[in-house]
Amino acid sequence: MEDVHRSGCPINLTLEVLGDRWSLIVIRDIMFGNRRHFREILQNSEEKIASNILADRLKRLVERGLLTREDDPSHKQKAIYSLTEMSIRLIPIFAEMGAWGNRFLPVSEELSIRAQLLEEGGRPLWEDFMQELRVLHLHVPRDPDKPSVFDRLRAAYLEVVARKAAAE
Amino acid sequence: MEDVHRSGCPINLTLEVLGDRWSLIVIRDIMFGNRRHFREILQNSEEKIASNILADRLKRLVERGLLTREDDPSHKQKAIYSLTEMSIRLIPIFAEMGAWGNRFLPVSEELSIRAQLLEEGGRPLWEDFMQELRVLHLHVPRDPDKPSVFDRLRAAYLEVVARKAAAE
DNA sequence: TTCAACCGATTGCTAAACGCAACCGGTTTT
DNA sequence: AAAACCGGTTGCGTTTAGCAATCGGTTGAA
Repeated sequence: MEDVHRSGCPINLTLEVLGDRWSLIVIRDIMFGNRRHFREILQNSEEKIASNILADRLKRLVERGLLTREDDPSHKQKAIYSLTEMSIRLIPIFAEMGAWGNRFLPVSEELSIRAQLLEEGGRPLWEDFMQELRVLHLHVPRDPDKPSVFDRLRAAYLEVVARKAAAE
Repeated sequence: MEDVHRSGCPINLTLEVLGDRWSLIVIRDIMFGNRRHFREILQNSEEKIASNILADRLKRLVERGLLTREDDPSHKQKAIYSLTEMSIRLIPIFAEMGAWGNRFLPVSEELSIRAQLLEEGGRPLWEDFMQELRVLHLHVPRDPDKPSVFDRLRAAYLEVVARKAAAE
């Protein structure tokens, strides 16, 4: 834990927490991929994160309040990682970063569809998604009338993958 | 220049460009501090960036299309760094990162006022500011009827500084 | 009961990036 | 002629990234 900061600027402080090449990747996979276990994050990693890096980031993110770690009651060795309110509120940053990357960088079609939906849905969709993440990660009761944003994003992704597979 | 990417995910690609502790700091100072010369960025740096790091980041950001570098006609040794459309469109990301840092991290009052204004102004203010940055950096003609967002942010900052100084 | 698969990491190692301080040759100002 | 300023560069020690192999304990199936 570092107690000294380079400056009190919000941008700088945010970079001191998230300014590296892996922290947001880990949170993204927990958030959008609903991966909750170490091995689950490790093996499904699109970017092939190394296990020591993953272990280090999970530890740091827990220390800094962006994740929590609990024992899985169904398996003595399993740990469950969950988002916190702090990390759930990264959704607008993810949405804007996704939109920016989508516009300016060589994204692949199947991985850009989620960013596109998040951008088009705008803040109302982000709020729905954040509320849904609170249900999944913070033990908040679910509103049964709300359709699942998580499922919508996932369905859109699978649709693109299936279409591309069919086209080959 | 790296031609191989870890994945085609927009978040990942954005992190490959901006995922370090200095790139966004440099852009922030050019953008919000209107610093256009090497020494100007270096000496006014709130976070005390080292000259070799600054040189490296400026070079990388120019290579990747986030900045341009021109000779200053008034001084044979001076270089002018300018934002591009690509970096101007980082404004929403800065705004969301600032808002998030403001909410969750130990920001200082005088450095947080800009983030607060950007958050409260929302997308219409961001659009105004982006248009203003195009005038300053991309040689786009100025609309004389628009009040300057840049000046508004700066005035708000100076007001807080002055109030804090008077209170001591 | 045995055994393979799985669990969250850890270790040992090399390479790359960070960060500090001193310095460079040229230009402009005084 | 001297001092200040210009955009960097160099040397060097420290920290972080990244890869591959491995660990001891747990679990589920045969």
